[in-house]
Amino acid sequence: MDVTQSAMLDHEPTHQGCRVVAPVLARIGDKWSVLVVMLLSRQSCRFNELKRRIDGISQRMLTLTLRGLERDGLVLRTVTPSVPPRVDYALTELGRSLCGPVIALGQWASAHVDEIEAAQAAFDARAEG
Amino acid sequence: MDVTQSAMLDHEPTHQGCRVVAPVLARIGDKWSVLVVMLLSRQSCRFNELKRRIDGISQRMLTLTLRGLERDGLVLRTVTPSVPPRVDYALTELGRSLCGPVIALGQWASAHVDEIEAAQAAFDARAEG
DNA sequence: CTGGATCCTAGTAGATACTG
DNA sequence: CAGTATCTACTAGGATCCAG
Repeated sequence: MDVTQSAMLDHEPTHQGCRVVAPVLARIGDKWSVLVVMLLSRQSCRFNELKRRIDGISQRMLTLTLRGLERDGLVLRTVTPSVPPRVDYALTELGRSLCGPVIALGQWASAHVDEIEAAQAAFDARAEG
Repeated sequence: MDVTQSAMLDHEPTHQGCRVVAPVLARIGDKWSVLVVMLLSRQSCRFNELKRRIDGISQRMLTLTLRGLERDGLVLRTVTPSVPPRVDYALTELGRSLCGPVIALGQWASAHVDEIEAAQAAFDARAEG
């Protein structure tokens, strides 16, 4: 464990290092942001292209998600004033740098999804009885 | 990039690898779960001990957060039937394994919080004009 | 001490319809 | 095509009271 990591652990959770995680998780932890980021990590995309690829997202939520990511500097929005209008979304450098940690979390999720579902089933079974 | 990582990227986001991330992020991405997990990563804790340490959490939300984590097999709840009753919460092995990825994300957040805030300020400034 | 039960509020998601 | 506007329904979260 390097010094940065130990710095993350050596504190009360009310301290800065931990507090700063919450807003980040609030951003990428919502229902759609990760999907958008992972999609854009492969290639930039137009609005409706994203909408088609993200199954079940509403137009409104895609707009809000993209605005949030754009505001945080993770996504770049490029408008081409043509007819019909064309808007491309791409990850910024900052957005790409987020992919690493997110992928790590994805790997963890993939690796343990069975354990988690088993634990849920066991918990629910206990709750029944 | 190793093969596992490329496996995470080489798919449409509607596919399994990406879909499985969402529920995990929904769990740890809520307002309190990460704080609880990070706290318990250092030492097991009693209910009110957690409540005191996590500034601003309500009794209700701590209960719900712990139940959720317990259901997912991340936290172990141990009841000591004494008077007064004593309940200890500790991370399971699964819970501890989650700390690594979460810490990685925390490091990313710490490293880029300034960039993010600058991007937000810039975005909000543009929105004004 | 450890919560369960209840009530209340504000925010947020989703569907739908409309616009440049 | 790429959104905005609006309306409704749901849920998260806090406050409070109660119980083992």
